Amino acid sequence: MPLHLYNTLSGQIEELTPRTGRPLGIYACGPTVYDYGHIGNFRTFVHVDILRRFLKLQGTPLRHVMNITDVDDKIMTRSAAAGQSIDQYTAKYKTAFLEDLSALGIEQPEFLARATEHIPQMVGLIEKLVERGCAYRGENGSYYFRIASFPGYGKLSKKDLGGMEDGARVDVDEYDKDSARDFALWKAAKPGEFHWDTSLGPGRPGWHIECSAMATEYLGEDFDLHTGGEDLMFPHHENEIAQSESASGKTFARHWMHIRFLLVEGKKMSKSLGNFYTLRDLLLRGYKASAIRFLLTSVPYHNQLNFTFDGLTESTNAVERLRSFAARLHKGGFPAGRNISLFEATERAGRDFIAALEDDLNTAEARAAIFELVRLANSHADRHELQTENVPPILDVLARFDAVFAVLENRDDAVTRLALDWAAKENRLNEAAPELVAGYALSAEAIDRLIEERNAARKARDFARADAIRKDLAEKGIVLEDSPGGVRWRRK
RNA sequence: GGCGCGGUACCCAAGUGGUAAGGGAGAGGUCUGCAAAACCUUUAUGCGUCGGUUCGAUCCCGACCCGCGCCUCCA
Repeated sequence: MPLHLYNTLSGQIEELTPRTGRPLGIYACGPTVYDYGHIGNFRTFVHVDILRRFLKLQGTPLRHVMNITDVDDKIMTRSAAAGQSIDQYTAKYKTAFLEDLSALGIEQPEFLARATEHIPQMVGLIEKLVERGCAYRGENGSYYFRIASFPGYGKLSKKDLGGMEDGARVDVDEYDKDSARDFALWKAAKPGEFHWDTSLGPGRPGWHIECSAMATEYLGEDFDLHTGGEDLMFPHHENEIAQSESASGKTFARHWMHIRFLLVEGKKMSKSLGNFYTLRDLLLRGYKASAIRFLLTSVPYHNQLNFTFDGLTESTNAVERLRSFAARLHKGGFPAGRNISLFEATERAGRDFIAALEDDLNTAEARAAIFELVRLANSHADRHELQTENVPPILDVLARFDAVFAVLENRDDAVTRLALDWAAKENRLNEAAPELVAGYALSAEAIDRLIEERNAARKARDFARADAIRKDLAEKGIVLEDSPGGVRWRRK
């Protein structure tokens, strides 16, 4: 069964399949690089990644494009204030964004499209709209899209145009629009302002036009799926549809997927509420990248997720449990043969996992299928009923799980170390948890030396000394685990 | 005001017209110099309230209460 996804446009769950003979075309609304990405941004990108990875697991060829908006009003204001060109200003955040994607195990799409590298395509599209009478030039030199020319306006967000005219606000800068609802395609430059010189006159693109132009550039005038946060539904995506369909006469994206916002401690994340966190904030507090990723997938994309620090701790433990299970399987030592009931349960778990994701990417149910298998296999192993031939199929299910969820491989220490390096470079180490800084200041060799010292103390039955060493390391976030095979350490 | 979503155990959370997945936490246990880790077992006669439909509702319908999101830059 192929993937079935809720389609905002139709209000129904529909099968998502590419047009015959072509890879599935996905346009994903990406970040505006004016600052570091926050966890709300990454909830969206992680779920698009889940979609992407699941499609790949199913063998669907993909052509996935994500835009990077590297010119907009906020960027202009901030770069000017910093005395930098917009390129200089955005370069840092573009890089940071890509690092953050990698930290969270988010795969890069086939194409990353930067707005500033597609100005000609945008100008071309605007000219086409002018020719078709859907756009006009205002007195100040800006170009606007005439909403009245597009009867389908509102079909995505289910808005009634008539009712919206009332009380619509008119931007003082945009007094020359024919209708208050018309939106800017091209913003004429004010004297001294950064601009491109084009056939439309000096200026910069409006926000919506970049997505229409770049989606068309990479995916054609009609394509399969367009994704984004729920807030983008209106006006951004509605405007994209109006522009694109007016220019091409074709249906723009057939399928629209909107990821719901996450809440933080029950409220919408905002700087004024003090519940605003970037990924880097969380890493510096000592939370692991894998736990953050896992928490972001704990609730299906179509439901609100309430992000809490308790939840982060829970996710840390849940990921640990999965990793311990995988390690137990790899360690082996099972009796020969095959346990039939466990074998069947394994197959069932694999099927349930896939079926859950096929059903509108129900990540919660998919995870439940895996945890059920973990519990069952562990209890079989405890009774010596997990046998050698049970191992490969279970590992296979885990591999499929991880092809989508990507949390089993432990890259957490490396990611945290990068975050600390970044903080040091940015002079922000004071924002990091002190024990984290202390712990990472210890080299692996130094830790090993302390462990040897403790082992010697234990052998001499000097448990006071041994416990003191463990306690000291624990205060630096380093946990020692004694086991028959020796002492292992890990960062908490 | 318009549009929409949700209220399920201590916390998070999935789900179904036929009697409640999963995770975390707590408790008990195995193990252990101590500890940690790991693993096992266990925890909702009930799914916001009140009506209705039904042989039967947490799931369908209606009303109400509560929380939240979008409608403006926002993922």
